[in-house]
Amino acid sequence: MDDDLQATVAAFRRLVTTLNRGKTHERLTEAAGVRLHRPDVEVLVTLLDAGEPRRIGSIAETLQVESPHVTRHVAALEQRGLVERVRDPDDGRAWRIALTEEGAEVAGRCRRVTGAWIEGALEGWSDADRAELSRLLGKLSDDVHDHLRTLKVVK
Amino acid sequence: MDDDLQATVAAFRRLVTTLNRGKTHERLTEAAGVRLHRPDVEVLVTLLDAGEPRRIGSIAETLQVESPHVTRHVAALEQRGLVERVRDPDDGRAWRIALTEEGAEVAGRCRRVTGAWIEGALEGWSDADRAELSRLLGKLSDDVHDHLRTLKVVK
DNA sequence: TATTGTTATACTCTATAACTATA
DNA sequence: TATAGTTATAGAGTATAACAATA
Repeated sequence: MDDDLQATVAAFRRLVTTLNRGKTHERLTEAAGVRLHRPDVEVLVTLLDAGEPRRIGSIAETLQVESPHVTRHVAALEQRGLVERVRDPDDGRAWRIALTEEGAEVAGRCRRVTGAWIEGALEGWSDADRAELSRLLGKLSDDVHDHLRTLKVVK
Repeated sequence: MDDDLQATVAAFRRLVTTLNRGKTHERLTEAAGVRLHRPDVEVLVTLLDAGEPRRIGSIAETLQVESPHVTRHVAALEQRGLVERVRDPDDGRAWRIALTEEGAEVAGRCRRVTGAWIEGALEGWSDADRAELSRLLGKLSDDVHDHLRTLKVVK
């Protein structure tokens, strides 16, 4: 393993560690003036990014979790009036989960706070470096996602 | 928020999501021929990266968790003979946690498997892109870490 | 009195299994 | 019989509080 790779892995591990701690989430949601659990926010932002109502199963796939997990958080969000569920007109077994007006507003705030925060972290970066980061992270994200399939799980 | 930034955040979210799922851990540890919980592996690799025995508190700081969490996993690793604890000669309240020979071997295997896997994901990348990724991720990791302090938690 | 670490406890995140209803 | 989702349950990850021992 060469040095670049070793450095890449180490940097990555540190980033993922930082971004996954409960405290980071707590700080960001507080800045957004929101009091929601992390998976709740993930569901909201997923719906906002999608730009249209999504099925439970489709949300689960995006978040790479099992569907009962999504069911639970959608129920919580529904109770708080941030999403609403409609029977899928094409398939009576399925639901479409839609952001309410308030839900869209909250989701937007969460997304903006995260963006602003990362923007802050990138203060002082040249335009060229920002563009490169965007390009390389996009590529990495795709390649990691594809490459994941090569790791088989034996039950 | 400009498009590059938006794309960066989205790519990042996807990466972190993927890399944090239990299944990814399960696959990597299986490839390493190890049966350990994620935090156990994190502790082992932290010790290996450090290259010398570390205190409980110092490990917790690196992993950005509270110390009881580290206490628990060090206890498990000790029981399996992968680490050993020695009273800190300079401070009778503290311990030094050291990898045993077997622990170092296991930690090395975990680190190698992760590296090899990421290397696989980067197959087809040019040397220039790899070097850029390494440079930008290193910079990002530092800047994110620094910038974290700007988000204050109000209790 | 402050600090290092442990014990006890509880909350959050996520998965699996068993189930219901529709296709 | 297969698929979308739910309910129930359990396990993994982490934090907080109360404590002991040493500085």
